[in-house]
This record gives sequence, C-alpha cells and structure tokens, in this order.
Amino acid sequence: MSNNICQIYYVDEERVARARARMHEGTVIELADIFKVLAEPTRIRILHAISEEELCVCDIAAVVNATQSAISHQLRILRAARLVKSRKDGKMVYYSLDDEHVHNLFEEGIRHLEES
Amino acid sequence: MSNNICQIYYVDEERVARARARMHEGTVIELADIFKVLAEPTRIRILHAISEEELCVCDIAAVVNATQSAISHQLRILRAARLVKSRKDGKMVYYSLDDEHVHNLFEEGIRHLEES
DNA sequence: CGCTTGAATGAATAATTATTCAGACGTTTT
DNA sequence: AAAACGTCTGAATAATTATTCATTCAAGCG
Repeated sequence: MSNNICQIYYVDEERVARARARMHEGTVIELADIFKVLAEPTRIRILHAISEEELCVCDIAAVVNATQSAISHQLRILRAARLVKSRKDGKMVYYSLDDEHVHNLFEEGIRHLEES
Repeated sequence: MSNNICQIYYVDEERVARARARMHEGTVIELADIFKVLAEPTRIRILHAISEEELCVCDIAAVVNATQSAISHQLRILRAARLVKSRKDGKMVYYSLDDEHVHNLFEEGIRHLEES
C-alpha cells in the first residue's frame, strides 16, 4: 500500500464531518495535560495522602516512600496543574488539595475499574 | 545532608499513619493506568471522534489526521483498557465507546479546566 | 484462485519524563 | 554569625512510549 489513506478516502463523509466539528483542539491538549498529571502512581499517592488533611513535604515523602527531592519535583507539577496548594509555616511547607474535582475524577476512575 | 529522611523522622506521626491507612497500592496502580490511557492527545481525539457515533478505523484516521497504523496501535491500547469496543463488518472494523464513564471523566476534567 | 484493500502487528527510532545526585536558598536556633 | 534543617532546583541518567516503516492477516472481488 503506497498511500496511508484509505482508498475511498472517506468511508462515510458525513460522519467524518460531524466528528471533525466536535473537536476543539485546545481543549484536547489541555485535557491530555490534566490526565497526564494524574497518570503517575507517585502523584496519585501524593494526592491520596493529602486528600483528607494537609501534610508537609517530609511526611508526604515518608507516606509514599520516596525521597524528599522526588516528592518536591512532583509537587511542582501538581502545583502547576492547580491540583494542590501550599502553606508555608516556618521551615515547613504544608500541602493540601486545591480542587474538589480531583476527588470526583478519582471516584469516576474507580467506578470504571469496578466493572470487569 | 547525608540522609534523605527529615530529622524528626515524622513531623506528625499520627497524620502519617492515617495517610498510610488510606492507601491501597493495587488501586493506585490501576488508577494510574487508566489515566495514562487518557493522557495522550491522539487517544483523546479518538475517543472524542467516536463519542457520538461509531467510525471505522480509516475514518478515525482521517478525523484525527494520523496514519492508519498509528490509530490501530492506539485503538489496541484503548481496547485493552476497555474504553472502546469494536464491531466487524466485512473488511471494516467499527469502533465506539464501551463505557459511559469516559464521558463523565471528560466532563469532570473540563470542569476543572474552566476554573482559572 | 490471484489481486486489492482495510486493519493489525513487530521492530526501530525519537521524544518525553521520573528519579537520583549535588548543591542552593530560606528559616530557625545556638 | 555560624550551623542545622526543610525545601527547592538543575543536570544527568534510565525507562517508558508514540510514531513510522515494513510486513502480515483477513475479507471482498475480478
């Protein structure tokens, strides 16, 4: 096959047109970025760890069993995605969830898991 | 600093214990796997394209502007995650959403985006 | 059957990214 | 001021993964 597009070009031209109209490229990229943030076990553990009460970086590292440096790197990403917020108290920095939608996203994902 | 754990070991031992109790390692991994599937623009475009009506592989490729091979690889991943289902009709294979939770996950993600 | 076409697959390449290591910054304490 | 500690950050390394290319499979048609 020399060409990578199918011979009829469009099998169903109308469906293709409708599907194209549904797409909003900006939203697609932003959605992918959010899910990308949630797609790492370490970050899920962090979010889960602080889901009920705030924790300092040091304690988060203890809970998720990783180095403080690794946690700090991940918290930076979570902060940029506005999923966590921080509160400074002396030397310590306490992190907590910034968004109730994180809860809903988790629950929706778990609901999907429970079907098998 | 020679050690990677903070000096007090636990800043708040009780909070750490409670956070630890909340974690279920199996669920964490599975959740990450689902979000990982949703964390790619191409796969989001595919899911979006077939969200209203089924499309054959060829037409999906046309809609998302990628080669048939790339789409086929991605559909394999979406199938493994039970997010899409396929229906064979002659030479063509038609794909559609397998799970209404995908809709909810998208909407929840978009709702998060709208806060800024 | 032989040929064409749509879809699936395996290997190779390129790009993205999580973690580690070393060091810097800011705060507290002596 | 100096030392200690929690946190942050940049560079390097290792691992994961999306895409391309070539090939194979399966179905329809001459």
